[in-house]
Amino acid sequence: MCEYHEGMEENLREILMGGQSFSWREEEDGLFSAVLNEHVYRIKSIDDAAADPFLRSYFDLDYDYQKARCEIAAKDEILSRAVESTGTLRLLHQDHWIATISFILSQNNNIKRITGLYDRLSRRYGHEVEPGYFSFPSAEEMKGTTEQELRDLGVGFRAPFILDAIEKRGILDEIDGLSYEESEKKLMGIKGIGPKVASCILIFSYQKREGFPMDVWMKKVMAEYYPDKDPSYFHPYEALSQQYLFSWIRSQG
DNA sequence: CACCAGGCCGTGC
DNA sequence: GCACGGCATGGT
Repeated sequence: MCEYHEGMEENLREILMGGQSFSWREEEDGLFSAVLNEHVYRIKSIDDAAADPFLRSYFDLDYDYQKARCEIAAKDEILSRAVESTGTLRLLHQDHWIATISFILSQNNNIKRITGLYDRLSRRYGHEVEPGYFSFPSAEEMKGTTEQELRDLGVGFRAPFILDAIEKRGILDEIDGLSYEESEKKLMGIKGIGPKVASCILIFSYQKREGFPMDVWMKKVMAEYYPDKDPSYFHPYEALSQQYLFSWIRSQG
């Protein structure tokens, strides 16, 4: 019923730079690099991840994204267009703490500036894994910072949110096994985490695929193309459908 | 000068 | 429960 599209490769740039992670940089030689797990990883395609246990998990290689892509495209005309407009997308399996701070930074912000703030936090509080490559700081490494110090780095009104996340870091270890609603409620106990930020953390770090981040772009998509629908319409591919629609609408300008 | 960006918080009703 | 303004910063 759903024919596989041979040769439809991953859109690595969209997966890594499209707003679900802020850890990756595109180097001049075309490689993508990131400091994760105390290593500098450099890859040019998803295939490079297959042999490495950490990257296997990070790129969710044991999930059938071709099948999902196919079934999403078959759902309706808009999704078909969204899926056909890009290569195959994936949902990353990121570190809980990194995802939490990343998406706290993301509120009322743009991807370029979020990436810049991520870098500044890494250089200020992280440690140098290779010359010029800094890890994103752990909560422990950030402990002792102040609101003023964070504001001086440019995080603005998000400074107290980051302080609260440092304080409540333990919450992130209590999420696994909970329902989506329970997980969301726990995360929203941290200041600066509302429904949208929580959904991003739950999808991109806890593999809760029923999340459906409603940012300003997706509100436009829903209002224009799905006025009488809600996220459950996309079940069981809520998160991945959202990712395709988000990528598509953003590429439209 | 406006207005916007992968929103959330506090207040008021 | 919902509507509204404020919020740091940098880009267009």
